[in-house]
Amino acid sequence: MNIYDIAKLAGVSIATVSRVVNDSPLVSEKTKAKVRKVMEENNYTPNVFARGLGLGTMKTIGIVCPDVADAYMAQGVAFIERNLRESGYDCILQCSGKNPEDAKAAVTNILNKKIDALFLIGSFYMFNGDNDPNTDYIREAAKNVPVFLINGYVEGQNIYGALCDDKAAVEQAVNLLISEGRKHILFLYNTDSHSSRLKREGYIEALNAAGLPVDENLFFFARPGIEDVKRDLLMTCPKEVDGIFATNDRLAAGALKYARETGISVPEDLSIIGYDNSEIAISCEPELTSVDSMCETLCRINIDSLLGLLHGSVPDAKTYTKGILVRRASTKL
Amino acid sequence: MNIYDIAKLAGVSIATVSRVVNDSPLVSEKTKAKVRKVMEENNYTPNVFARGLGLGTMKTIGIVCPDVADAYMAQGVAFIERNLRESGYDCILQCSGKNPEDAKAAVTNILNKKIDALFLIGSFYMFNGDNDPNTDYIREAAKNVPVFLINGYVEGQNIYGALCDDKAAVEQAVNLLISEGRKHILFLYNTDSHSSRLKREGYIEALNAAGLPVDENLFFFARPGIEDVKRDLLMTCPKEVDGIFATNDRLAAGALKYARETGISVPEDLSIIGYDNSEIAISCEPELTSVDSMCETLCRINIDSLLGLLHGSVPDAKTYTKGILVRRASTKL
DNA sequence: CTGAAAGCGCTAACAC
DNA sequence: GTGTTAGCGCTTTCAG
Repeated sequence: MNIYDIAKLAGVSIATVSRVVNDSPLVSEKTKAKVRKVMEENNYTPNVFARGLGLGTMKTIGIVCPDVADAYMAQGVAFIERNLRESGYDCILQCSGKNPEDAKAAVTNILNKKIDALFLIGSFYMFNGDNDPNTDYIREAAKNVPVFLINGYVEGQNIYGALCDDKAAVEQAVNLLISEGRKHILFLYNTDSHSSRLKREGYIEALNAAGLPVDENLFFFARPGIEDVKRDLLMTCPKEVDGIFATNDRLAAGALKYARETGISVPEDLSIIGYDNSEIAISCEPELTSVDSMCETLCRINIDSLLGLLHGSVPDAKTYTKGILVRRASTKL
Repeated sequence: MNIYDIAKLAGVSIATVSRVVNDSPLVSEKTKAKVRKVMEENNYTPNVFARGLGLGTMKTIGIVCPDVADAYMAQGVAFIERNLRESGYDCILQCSGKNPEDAKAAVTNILNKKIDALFLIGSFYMFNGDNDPNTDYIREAAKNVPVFLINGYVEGQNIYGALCDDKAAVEQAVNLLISEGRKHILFLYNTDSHSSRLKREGYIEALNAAGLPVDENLFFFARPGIEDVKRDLLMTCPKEVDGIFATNDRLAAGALKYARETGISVPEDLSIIGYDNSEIAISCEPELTSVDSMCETLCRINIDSLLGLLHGSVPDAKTYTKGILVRRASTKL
């Protein structure tokens, strides 16, 4: 059932049918009604490919993220999907994994789908930062469609970022530990992403500001996975540690397991702070103090202005959030 | 830059360019090389809309799920996306929410995108079961494209389901509680989905088999959210309860919080079992015994046979998994 | 207000 | 092996 069939059945030309489909004001209400009736009776829907070919767009947006199975990213994907769908956009999702080459390939691939905008979820895509030449692929992509980085930013035309000031957020978190009197604070991490580096900077800054020494031995790289983290800490966690800042809740949960296994009580003898404010943080016992970044970031995204962009106007290139420290029982309240 | 431009630059016809793009054996290696060179120099990629219009497909599959932000579903989405992408399919994702009308609308909408197959994630889409007339929308959809239900099944041509035998899995779980000597086992739930009903059946079956009474007061409906569950239980949990089966880990985590708040020790005085075997289960203290269903279900999906379907052959209509009971410290080991 | 007709860029018969 | 050409189904001038 195509536009010709409808035209024939309704006794009008295809041009008129097309106009009705697009609700053009140039058609009399009478013919509109007539044509609509025929369309409904045959439950006709226009062919999206033909439409796409003519208009150059199918009203889809592309979302690329390292892995939707990760709660943090899923949250971002869900947010974008929900909001853009409300405005009639469909979403093509692509999980790229965490290899830079794969990231570039994913972007190239999804651009071929002639999407109307590209969303990259997570700081991973900015690699080593705003001006890392490796992020040229983003600038390249932005020549075709507006690119929105969720929790990321790179310099360039037609590129927009909404992100959490990870450095400041971590400073805040580590300051809390320091204010509790912690002297040997472990920095627990498991990736070398840009975001991870910012967190490290925040950690160092806070120590410096408090006049505490920055001890190389207090940077602890652990394998991912709660159980793994526990084991890694059991093996080599310096005994003097009395505070832990973890770059995500999973790591923090592992630290908690470690503490329990060794009989260290939290928060009395050891304070622990996580990051992401995920369900893990609330499941733990004691519950984890954690930094909420994604949720905060998403709240600040002005969807209207993004849509404005898709329709002509321009949003702020860079939206910053501070990240909120949610205090719970894993630190002294 | 379109096929005409490339043809002109390469000094061949558009048919030849098309053949090269599709790697037809009917072109000499020489011209292939020549054309490829021009394509690369101009980094030409064929227009997917035009292609779709001609072929009637753009090699995309549709995934509909209630909410990707839910870890359980995200796991399913990630699995489908990854595997189908390996075979060159792109994924259109749509989160439908948990309203039946919205579910139908989502399916209708995504079908308009002329996807090559539809995946529905979660038992929600089967409403009250295989033969619920409300699931006609699935049979309707299946007239256009093969429909795959992940953790669901409805009767019908061109419909394929992979699912966990929730009833058997819960029986197994409740049997464990009974074998520990628990006499007053709470059934903790928060939805009335089909899957939830199956779990309830499994619970009842296990009690019956053990000659234990089925007590109406032991069916406990809680609000979602760990904190909410705790509060709800604090208000009205029957005092004699010595075992809890929860239909998901979030609820189980809430039960654990409740136990801690009231000084009930787990698993000594109260055993708790969750469902989904999520990260929550491992974050809890003590860690939750839980049923792994999705992961098991996904493992059983024979992607090759699904792809076979997309290319002609036919997979099993229904693939059953048992669900694995992963025992941890929230029950006596 | 409505219709005729020219694309949009590609695939696949069909010729050569 | 390669080229010609007729669609695929829709949008959009341009006439009327």
